[in-house]
Amino acid sequence: MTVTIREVADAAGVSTATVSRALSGVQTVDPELVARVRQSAESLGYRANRVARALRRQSTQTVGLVIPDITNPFFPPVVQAVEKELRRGGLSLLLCDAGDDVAIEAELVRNLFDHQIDGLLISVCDRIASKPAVELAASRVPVLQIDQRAAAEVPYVGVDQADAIGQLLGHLREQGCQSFAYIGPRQELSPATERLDEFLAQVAPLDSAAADRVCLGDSSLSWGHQAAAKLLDRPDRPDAIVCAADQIALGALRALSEHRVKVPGDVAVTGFDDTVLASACDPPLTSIRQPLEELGTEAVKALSAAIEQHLSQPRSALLKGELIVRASSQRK
Amino acid sequence: MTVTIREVADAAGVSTATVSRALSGVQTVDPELVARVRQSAESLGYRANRVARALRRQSTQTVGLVIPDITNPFFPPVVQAVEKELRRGGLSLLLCDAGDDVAIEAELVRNLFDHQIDGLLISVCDRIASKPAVELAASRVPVLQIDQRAAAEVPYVGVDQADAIGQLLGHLREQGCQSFAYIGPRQELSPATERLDEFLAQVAPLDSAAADRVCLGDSSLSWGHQAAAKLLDRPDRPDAIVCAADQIALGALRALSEHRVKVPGDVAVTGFDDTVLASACDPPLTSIRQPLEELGTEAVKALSAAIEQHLSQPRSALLKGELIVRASSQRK
DNA sequence: CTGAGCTTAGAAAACGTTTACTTTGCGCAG
DNA sequence: CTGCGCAAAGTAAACGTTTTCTAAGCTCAG
Repeated sequence: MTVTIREVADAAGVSTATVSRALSGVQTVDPELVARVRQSAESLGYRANRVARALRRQSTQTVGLVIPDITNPFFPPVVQAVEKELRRGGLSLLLCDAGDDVAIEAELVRNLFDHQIDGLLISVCDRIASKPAVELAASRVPVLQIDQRAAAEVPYVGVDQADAIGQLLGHLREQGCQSFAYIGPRQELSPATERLDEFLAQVAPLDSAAADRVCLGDSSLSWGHQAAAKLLDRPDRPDAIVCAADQIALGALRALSEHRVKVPGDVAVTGFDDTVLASACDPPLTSIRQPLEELGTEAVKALSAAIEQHLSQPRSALLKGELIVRASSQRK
Repeated sequence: MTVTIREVADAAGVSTATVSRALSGVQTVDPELVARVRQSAESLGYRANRVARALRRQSTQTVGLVIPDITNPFFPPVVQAVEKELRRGGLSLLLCDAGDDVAIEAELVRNLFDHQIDGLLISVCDRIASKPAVELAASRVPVLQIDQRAAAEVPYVGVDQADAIGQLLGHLREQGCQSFAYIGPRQELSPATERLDEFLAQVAPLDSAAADRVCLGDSSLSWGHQAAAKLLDRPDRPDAIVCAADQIALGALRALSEHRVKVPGDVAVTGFDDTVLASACDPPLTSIRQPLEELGTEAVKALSAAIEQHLSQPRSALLKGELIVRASSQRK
């Protein structure tokens, strides 16, 4: 049914070795033969069987991508960029969704090894529990953690949370805000904990009471609503609320509106991630746009460099988010 | 480095053939030997090389999924369900994003064949131009089109648009609406054209003037805004606006609010797809929830049945959407 | 003129499995 | 007791490439 290198060789009147060499151009072959081989391959519609090639070369030109949950809007742009950049380098993508389950994640990694992947990109489910899987993987092929990491010694591509928090606080201060609150998830994922840690570290010099106005729950709209309502009841009501996700901020906006608190007049609100919600809601939300495509692209570049150069460790990278200022924080 | 079947055979003191048979259980092997082989495999941490297996078996246990754009929120739930259901059957997923480009799409399909995929799921970029690629694919392996189709004779899994439009119109009529408008994309993708065709067919008996109130542009918020504004200027202002996407409906809501038209009091508005926007906007939007997970699951079931039974054509399926009634259309 | 060295292409091995084929040994019927 | 048939395990071929090894032919220096 499908045409093999043998048939091309017969058609061109040469050996299979010559066909392989002529097509790959790895060794000098008589130009006249190359032309004949090309011609035969073309007219027969020959396409090399990548499975056979992979078995012989011991390299599948395939990388695995494991993510916790593709319906999390963070991931699609990353996945898209990863796939595109891989294709540019002739690599293919085996995508796995762990469903936020560490056991499944570990099984997926094993399964990817059965497929003899050349490298692995992973955004882990759990900062702690995912560590063994990541370390095991890193002992076999180049591995790069994306956004959420579990193993400190395994390379990592992510967003500079310190810088992002810095941009937010700087902007809010410029707008005249003086007392700050933070609403975020309790969940112990690495970027979220970094965000909180950085908020605490950077807000301290601006507002010594801010640490008391930290509300930890989850990343839902309803938690944002609930936490904001609680903040409004306090005697030391803040004039800026930094939310760790747009969903949270949306909930906060709703609570504020119910309490007849003006945004941004009385309280400035900021989100995080710059999802479609940020521009769709009322007032539109100041947020941090994370460079998701760049994250994917950079991850692939680093990983494929490592694969090509037979390095066991790809290079790490930290990218900067971008502050998108909208009405919810503009008091001037 | 990695342990092969040879080493397991040596450890168990049998031939590689026996190891293969013992582990796969395809032929009767002395139970005592099976135990010994299992034991050796276990203790060496043997995992079969899927590349070698694929070459020999002429089956990779891998299927390709080609979609136009994964950042379209329609797809992540489908992809997730596909991947999960594939895994249940021991299959793996090669994901490709065509970036809405037919040429890339065709190249992706060819590339997937180089990978010797056992089957293909595809949601095409273009109703017309994608046809050759789909047909070529279908001549090689079982192919199933998802949601957007290009080749009528190739099996298809999608959502019953006639039923969805029927549900919407039925609901609006119950709410007392009498004059209908439609805002949708001009873009010629199959579900969109079906939606429009069904709207026209089903609205005719209810409102003979509705065909004049069809506005075709794209799927953006701004088009929804623009089209709704135009509808309001007309003497025969409708009391129900059916939008082919939530984004469009959101734009329409905004235009209506600017014109001080009450929703749903003066005009009922409905969206489509039940994205996060539908529940987040004000008023919350009545919409059609498409069974995205089910779409992915059903597609995989049909495809893997075809693969297992060596049928060239998987079965087609048409699933029903669900009307989600929210404030934007509730007049009673 | 010979042979060392190089280039080119074919022959064959190798990648790690599965499976067709062969062999061995055993049970049982004639 | 012989031999037929069957089950179970081993041997080797096969999957489609790439690459090592080998051989042949040519160049050119001594």
